[in-house]
Amino acid sequence: MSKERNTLLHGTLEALVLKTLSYGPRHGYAIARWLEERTDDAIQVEEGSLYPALYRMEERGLLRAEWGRSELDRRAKFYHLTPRGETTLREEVEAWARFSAAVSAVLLG
Amino acid sequence: MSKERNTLLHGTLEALVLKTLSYGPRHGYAIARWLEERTDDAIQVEEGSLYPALYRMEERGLLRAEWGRSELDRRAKFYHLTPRGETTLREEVEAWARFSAAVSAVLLG
DNA sequence: CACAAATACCTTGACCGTCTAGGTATCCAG
DNA sequence: CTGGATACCTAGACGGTCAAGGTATTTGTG
Repeated sequence: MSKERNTLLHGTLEALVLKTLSYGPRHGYAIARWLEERTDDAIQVEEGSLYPALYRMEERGLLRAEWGRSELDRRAKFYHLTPRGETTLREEVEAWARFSAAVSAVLLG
Repeated sequence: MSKERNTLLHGTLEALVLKTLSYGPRHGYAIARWLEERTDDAIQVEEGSLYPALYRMEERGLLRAEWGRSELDRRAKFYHLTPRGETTLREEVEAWARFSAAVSAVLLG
């Protein structure tokens, strides 16, 4: 039961959210659940990290939000990518690819 | 010439330093140069990040330091791994492997 | 000789993203 | 009626990285 500080997440959460939304609009809670499920809980998305991240991205024009109704018919805020968000996603995927390849080359080499 | 904020480095610098030292003792400046060369500058190691990181790790008992002479015969502080440092290296490599696989699965999937 | 650049170390404070730990409200199951 | 899941929000702490300064020595250049 190690502490497993999640300092690694730093900087990647934004790209992960953008990628999640590239499949279509989703509300915040669903984004978190989807990422956790998709990664078998290797990535844990804390709400205290997620919501502020969503606001930052909306403010930067990467996302737009609309209130709606969830699958369970609860009020929920749906986010979707803007064109700028799509561009940023591409850039960040590229940056991740470079960076992770470099780190892996060192650590796993 | 994008700004390329290095927020991704967060949390990996420690593992990168540990790995570098697993090949044998090195002084701080040499660790930075080695990592940059090894990764074709994909990873840039700022001294303002490196030296504090070295102190933190020494304090946690992952490294031990000794003053000596560099290849160019200048005074330099050589760091080497402690047994605890070796253990931590293994754990952090494992954590990186898990995490990066999860992120890559999402971003590159 | 003067000066820049490289080597090698160190430090301060700002910055900023994540986390902890709270909170609200609704709905369903037991 | 109680607990847990859904769904949102926030304040403040935390902590690692970075920018920008600094010292001292050596080597190379004009």
